[in-house]
Amino acid sequence: MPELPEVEVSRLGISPHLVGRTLLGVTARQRQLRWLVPDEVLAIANQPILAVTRRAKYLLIELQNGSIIVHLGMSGHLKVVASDVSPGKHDHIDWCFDNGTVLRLNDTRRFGAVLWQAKGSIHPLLSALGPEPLQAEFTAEHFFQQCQKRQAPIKTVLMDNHVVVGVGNIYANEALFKAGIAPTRAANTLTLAQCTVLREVVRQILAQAITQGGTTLKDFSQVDGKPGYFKQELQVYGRGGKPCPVCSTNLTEIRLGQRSTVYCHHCQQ
DNA sequence: ATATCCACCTGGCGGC
DNA sequence: TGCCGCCAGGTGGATA
Repeated sequence: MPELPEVEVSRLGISPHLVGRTLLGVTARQRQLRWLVPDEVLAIANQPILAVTRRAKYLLIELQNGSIIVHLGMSGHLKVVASDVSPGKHDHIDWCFDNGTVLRLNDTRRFGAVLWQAKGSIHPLLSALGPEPLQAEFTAEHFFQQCQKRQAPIKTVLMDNHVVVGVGNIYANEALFKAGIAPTRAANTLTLAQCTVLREVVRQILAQAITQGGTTLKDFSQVDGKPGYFKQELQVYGRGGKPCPVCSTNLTEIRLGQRSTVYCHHCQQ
């Protein structure tokens, strides 16, 4: 499902509807997501929304005494609807606001999560995350040092949240193609120059995907229901066996860490 | 610590 | 049309 761009697009979409509003209460039709939605979230009543922020692929709806953590998993998405709109299949959680609108979480596969982080504490899931790819803290030097320690394939390392957060399967494939680096390369064989290029490409692709509303494959949509438009920019993801857009060699598709991996064995070394 | 594999869950698709 | 196996944007946890 959503990678960092799709989560950021969701954040940008819901934030104007939430910030400054008062959250009246929460309804859970299905409490069992990846984890059980905790009592603290269900007990929220009459709390102003201070901000909607993001860390990695986690959305944080900030209240005075803590934050609601929302993760979209593979198939989750958020929409804002009028409170008289009846919930559909897989519409699991509603947050009801004082202006008659509802923030509604739909998650077919229920790999997503809704959790609670008390003010002043950091949820364990957020405590060991690596740097944000679009922030300055994600430096080429840090990335290179992490790669030096690892002999796993570079694609696996790029998708490791301890190294850098937010890079999922689509954008890992795309970034490695644009950087001209084979996904199978042991991470510790990359030069500093290659890590520098890869870092820059990751940042460009994620930023571009955000401006285009993310990538819609099947169930992702923006909060207004429109699809993301980055799909048309994809060079290799989902194109195994088809010609490389640069050299026309048929793209190779393999599995790395149980994830579909597509690359051009001619352009990527 | 690192690397690998499995698990969670639903639905869509291709093949027979 | 039906059934079956495989695939899907994530990631924590068990294992060696």
